[in-house]
Amino acid sequence: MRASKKDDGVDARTRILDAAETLFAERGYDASSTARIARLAHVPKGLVFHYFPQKIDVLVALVDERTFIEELPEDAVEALPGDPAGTLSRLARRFPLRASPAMRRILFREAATHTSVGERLGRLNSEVFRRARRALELALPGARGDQARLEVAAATFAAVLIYQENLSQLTGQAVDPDAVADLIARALGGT
Amino acid sequence: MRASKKDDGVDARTRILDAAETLFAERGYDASSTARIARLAHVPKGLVFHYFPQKIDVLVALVDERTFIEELPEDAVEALPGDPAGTLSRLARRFPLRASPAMRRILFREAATHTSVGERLGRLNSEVFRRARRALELALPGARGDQARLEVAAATFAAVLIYQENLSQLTGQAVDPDAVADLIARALGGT
Amino acid sequence: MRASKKDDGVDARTRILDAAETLFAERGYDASSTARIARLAHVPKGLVFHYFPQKIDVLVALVDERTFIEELPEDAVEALPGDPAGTLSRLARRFPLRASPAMRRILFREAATHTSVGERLGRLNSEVFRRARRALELALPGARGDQARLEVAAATFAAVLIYQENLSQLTGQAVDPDAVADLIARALGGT
Amino acid sequence: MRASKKDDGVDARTRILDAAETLFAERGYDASSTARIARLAHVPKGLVFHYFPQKIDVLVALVDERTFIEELPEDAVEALPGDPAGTLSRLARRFPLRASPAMRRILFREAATHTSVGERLGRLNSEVFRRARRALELALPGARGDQARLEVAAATFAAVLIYQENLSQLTGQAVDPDAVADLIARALGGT
DNA sequence: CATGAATGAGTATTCATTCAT
DNA sequence: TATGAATGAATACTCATTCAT
Repeated sequence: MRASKKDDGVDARTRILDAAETLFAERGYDASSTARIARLAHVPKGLVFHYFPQKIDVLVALVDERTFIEELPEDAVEALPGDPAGTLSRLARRFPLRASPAMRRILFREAATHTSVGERLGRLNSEVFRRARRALELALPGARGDQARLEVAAATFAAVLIYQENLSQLTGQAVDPDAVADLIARALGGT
Repeated sequence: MRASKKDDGVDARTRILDAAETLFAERGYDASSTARIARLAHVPKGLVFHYFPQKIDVLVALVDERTFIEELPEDAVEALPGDPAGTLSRLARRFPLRASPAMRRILFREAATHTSVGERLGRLNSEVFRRARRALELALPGARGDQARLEVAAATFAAVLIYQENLSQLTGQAVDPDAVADLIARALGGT
Repeated sequence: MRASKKDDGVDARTRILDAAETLFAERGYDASSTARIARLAHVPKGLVFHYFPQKIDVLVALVDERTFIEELPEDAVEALPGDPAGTLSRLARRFPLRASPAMRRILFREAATHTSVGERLGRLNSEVFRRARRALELALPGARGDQARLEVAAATFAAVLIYQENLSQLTGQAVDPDAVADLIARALGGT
Repeated sequence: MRASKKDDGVDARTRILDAAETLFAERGYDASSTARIARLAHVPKGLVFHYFPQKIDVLVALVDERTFIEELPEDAVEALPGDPAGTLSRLARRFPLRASPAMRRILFREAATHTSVGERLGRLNSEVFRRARRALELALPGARGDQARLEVAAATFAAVLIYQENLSQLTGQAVDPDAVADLIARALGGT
């Protein structure tokens, strides 16, 4: 059995990552000491370094293991030709970025200063963008509107999708993906 | 003369803020030590604390003094009735948020962890949103499209405007405000 | 073995307390830097904070662990009825306050500025006073002299006992507890 | 006129000493920064060093100028032969040590660590002792009790007199000089 | 595997003191 | 005589990391 220790039957490594996720999201990577992570995880200080030789490895593991895009088949969104708004909405709901709100905060905050995080965020964004574009292409078979416009639409939608939570946390103003999906669909003349 | 000292004829306080802006943007607030700021500013360590009793005061001063919305008259954007795309584009160009790229990075990065920064970002975002909405109202006198849609359009445009630089830095994908302006105008039926 | 390290086979925590006791007594708490304590204790600076998270905790530990009144049975002083002078002298010799001269200096010097030290000193003084009073009561069974006078006598004796060393250090004038015991005995008519 | 400045018509030097007296008594010499003294005195930081080239000079001036023994004639206490208790009580009331409670705290606290303060305290104590002895000699003309006992009595009384305030502040137990005077008189057989 | 004592470089901050004005 | 910017050494405290057990 993995869980040979206390604390919810969750093994030490997982508890360390849980604690780090919480703290990194709350106060940032730099402001979260390994000692505090260990304390929150209910593990001795030394054990953190047993699993993660360097502090940065905790962040890397977090990003590696806790943010990813599900491997859906290309057409999984069931794009409905003629219904770009619905298609985008469905994409938003089946949202391919699996990451807790905490992980998103970490992703955005540390992206600028830690290249590995930045790269991951770039890849996630590209993937969401690619899917949005593909979904729009399928939903608008007649290719009404040129390709450039479609790309702008996909980029805008991807930005809103990925950033929405951050946006509302930081600015206090919520943006509803469905409403944006509708807006974009109108722009592309899909209604 | 104010600037009786070395270094570009700029006084010490300003040099400290300059250095802090650079470093905070590059590596984040926590990772920028006051000693490094002082070194980059060519001032002795102690002087930083003469002007800013606490390190956080440097960040606060930066946000207070180096990010603001110009007090333009409400109609300064010269909204052209019937031309929402052009109106938004002009708004983007006369962009009311005066903040260096560095200050924007600082704003987003520290917003989540330092309330004063978060508040400022929230206020800036509201202001940009308000202006975008107002511009759209003027550009679409017939009020085609309901108010809700107009708000979504304004919020989306504000998000793109404020985040654009961050977005491209973080995701590696540039979003052109003009293209988004055009997209939004189409959605509102303004073309 | 506890003491697996260098320096007299005494463990690091004890060496830190020893060093602090010496320095606090010599130059006062404020004037004794943690760095100097560490140096004198032959431990790295960081270790001081491993055992004592704050500098003040060193002082508190010192007072907690190195000043106390032995738990003697109430009648341990073997008061001799009719011999108050001898009784007080014996009390002075079996003095119940176990504290090095250094600890006493620390106690008096920091009492005014650190409440925890002040409280401890207050408690120690009360205890010595209580014992002196009890000893006098036992030595003067006929209760010659009223209770008020007896209390003054006990308080005076306690003050001399507790302060004696400090008094002679500070004023250069020694006060002999035995002589004071004799004086007090005469005042109470015990001879 | 001395008082050319604000603040109660008291000149800057006096205000600095007042502030220092307050702060040194409250928190000790080391813990009172010159900047804080200046602030409390409502003078600019630089002015402190104008009057007192070094910080220690403030303490020295305080002790020099604010603790002294009045130059009373030797027999000023009007010793009443046959009434040692009354004589000591009168001595206590005409107490020759002129020093505010604050100055006494400073005197005792810094005596151990600053030789000049220590010396002053030693001299003050000697003087009080000398006067107490002289008063007792005059009050007990028959020289009842030997000289040694008389000295112990004088020393005890001097200690109580000088320390009384400190004692009660530190230990929470008040000692009444009059009661001690009575006690000592009884010991010397003066009643 | 697990643990916590040990290490020392680094951090924010304080402070007495100087000095040009 | 008055002033506050300037200086840099010193201070309490933090922290990632190592390692003997």
